[in-house]
Amino acid sequence: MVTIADVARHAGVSPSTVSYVLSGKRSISEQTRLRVEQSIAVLGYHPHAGARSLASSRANVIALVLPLRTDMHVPILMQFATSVVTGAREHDHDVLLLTNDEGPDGLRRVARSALVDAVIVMDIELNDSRVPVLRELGLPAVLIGFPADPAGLTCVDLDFVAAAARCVDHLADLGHREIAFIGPPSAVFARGTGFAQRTTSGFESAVARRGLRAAVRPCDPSHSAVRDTIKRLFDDHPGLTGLVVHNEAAVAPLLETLRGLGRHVPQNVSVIALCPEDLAAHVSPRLTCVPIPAEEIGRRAVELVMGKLDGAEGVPPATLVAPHLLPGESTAAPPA
Amino acid sequence: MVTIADVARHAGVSPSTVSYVLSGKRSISEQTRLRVEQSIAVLGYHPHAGARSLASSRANVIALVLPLRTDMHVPILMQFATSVVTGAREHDHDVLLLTNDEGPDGLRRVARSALVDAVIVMDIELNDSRVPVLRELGLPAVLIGFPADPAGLTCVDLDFVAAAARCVDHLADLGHREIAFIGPPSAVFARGTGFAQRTTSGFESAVARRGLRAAVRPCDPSHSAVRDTIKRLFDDHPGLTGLVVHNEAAVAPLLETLRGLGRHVPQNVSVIALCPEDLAAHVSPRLTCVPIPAEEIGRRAVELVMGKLDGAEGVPPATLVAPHLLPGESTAAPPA
DNA sequence: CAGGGATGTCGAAGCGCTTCGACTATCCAG
DNA sequence: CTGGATAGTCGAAGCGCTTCGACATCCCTG
Repeated sequence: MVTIADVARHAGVSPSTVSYVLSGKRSISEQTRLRVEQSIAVLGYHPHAGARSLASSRANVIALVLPLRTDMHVPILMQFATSVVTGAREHDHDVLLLTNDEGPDGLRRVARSALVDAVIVMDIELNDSRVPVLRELGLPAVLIGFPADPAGLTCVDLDFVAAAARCVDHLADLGHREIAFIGPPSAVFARGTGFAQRTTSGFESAVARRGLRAAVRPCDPSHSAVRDTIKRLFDDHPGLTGLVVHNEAAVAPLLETLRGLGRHVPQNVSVIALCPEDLAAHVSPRLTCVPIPAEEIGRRAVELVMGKLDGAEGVPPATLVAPHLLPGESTAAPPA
Repeated sequence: MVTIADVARHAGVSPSTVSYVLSGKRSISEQTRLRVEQSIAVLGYHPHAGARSLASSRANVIALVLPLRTDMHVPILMQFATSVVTGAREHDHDVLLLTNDEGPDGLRRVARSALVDAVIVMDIELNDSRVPVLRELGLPAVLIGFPADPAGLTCVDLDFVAAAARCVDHLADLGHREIAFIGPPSAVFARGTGFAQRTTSGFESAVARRGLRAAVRPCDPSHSAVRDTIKRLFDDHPGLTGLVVHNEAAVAPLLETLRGLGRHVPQNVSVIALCPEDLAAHVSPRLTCVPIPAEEIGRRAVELVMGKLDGAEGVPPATLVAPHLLPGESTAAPPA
């Protein structure tokens, strides 16, 4: 193994000088710096991560806690992971992958053993058992999602309120006057995944603002449940011309049901979904949607975490990523 | 931070004794061991990962290199990642997530800096640029997939030859006499992803063994390409009653094409796919398939890597995971 | 031309752990 | 009763790095 002493010898300087060249924490003459850098290149030197971590109490590693066993849409998870790894590397950090299997203990372990400097936790629930642990550990953390009490924590997520409003506005702008919201199964509300409430309230206030008539329905993703929900919806609201769907699993059954009922999309009814982009793209007709900007959220999470590690004071406790509408072929003006 | 010295003081022993309790590398009296273990629990001690790595030159971390930017089926990747993390934790190791963005340099970096003790590399191509680096580094490695020259390396993968044969046998057992193989686009062959060749040869030798008439066609995944391929196939082979598909992207277009041609599955033609289980489950009719056993491959990869880390001599250079057939609704006896 | 602030470099102390050799006590065979 | 294993514990030496204080230079100011 090539050590800093080898580099120092090769360059004719002391080890501390090499260290300062590497860290830039003290001024080094141009001449010396070049010589050291050349020796580093020639010898192929890489600082020993453990030694560095021990001496500096900075491991340059962050943990990413993924919910690997949930019903969450997998490609989205992967996008998060990718953007976090990429972002971390840009800040000269690596990423340790943790699953939820270990639960809070896993967090304790990696924190206490100084394996990681900070942690990014995904799939936060309203009453998440990991949140108290994060508070207890005092480990710099960024949550993707919002717990019930985010006090003292740093959270980032899509602005679901604005996202739902964006859907409503899109339909309203096209001329729709009566629309409905097809939400997640009521079980999801109960479980306490915060975004369910947030989209609903975003939908409702936007609807009020635009003066639309509207209905809100939670919906199980099973084919029959979707069929029932839709049928009843049109029975109750014959004038309905637009649907906002926030329920990944229900998208396909929903479209099939509409087809079965002879309601053409978008000629008779417009459909806009709050769902992953790839899902919207893989159905027919291609859905107009407000995608989950996984890549941006991941990047922001890394930036926030790096801000905290640098001791920056200005790290905002809550970051809401603005939604963007991705036009598809499933929305149009309502039938005259 | 709680250090080993704190534990030693609390238990009334020397730090080295605590270390030996932890590692079990020297015999310790029952009495002392219990006292130390209790102190560890009381103080909530976790050894400093960096210090341990420095002193023992074992980081207890393995790297997992994922191809985060390919056309690979994402849920499969996630299954790999999950099983690798879970498996590694069972051996008291953590997993560092690396993407292919950094390429061979990333491997060099984590190896030279002793950030990881070993590496699991996914999505190996026949002529993979990372393979020479692995040889050069002498880092214990397990490849998922086989390069052109696997000499001196440890590889694990699904036994694609046997998998293709399994498909042929299934159709032959049902009574089919004339079948075809719809393979990956010819570009994939050219790119040099080893499994393409292996399934083809597995298909061909099984067909010969069973005395079937057969055709082999590579196929681009576009709708039109699939349509053309299928049409020509049935023109050339009017007696065709079974299809073996090894092309994830072509599955949906293929089924749609058959529907369009009025060939019912499985009444007129049987279809069996070599594809991820979830893909087979999400089309209609549900496909009979030989799934990629991602979970098992990941687990085996971890076991192999741990074997190498323990210096075991008996680590087999090539591990072929046996295929299993998952019955669906897309295969039946051929029409009389 | 003395005094003082930059500027650039070095030496040494330690970060928390593992591990080797040394030491004591105990036990059994000769 | 002695000599030699064996079991159980300790002390100390590092592992490779960062960082603090010290020390030269050099240049500028009064």
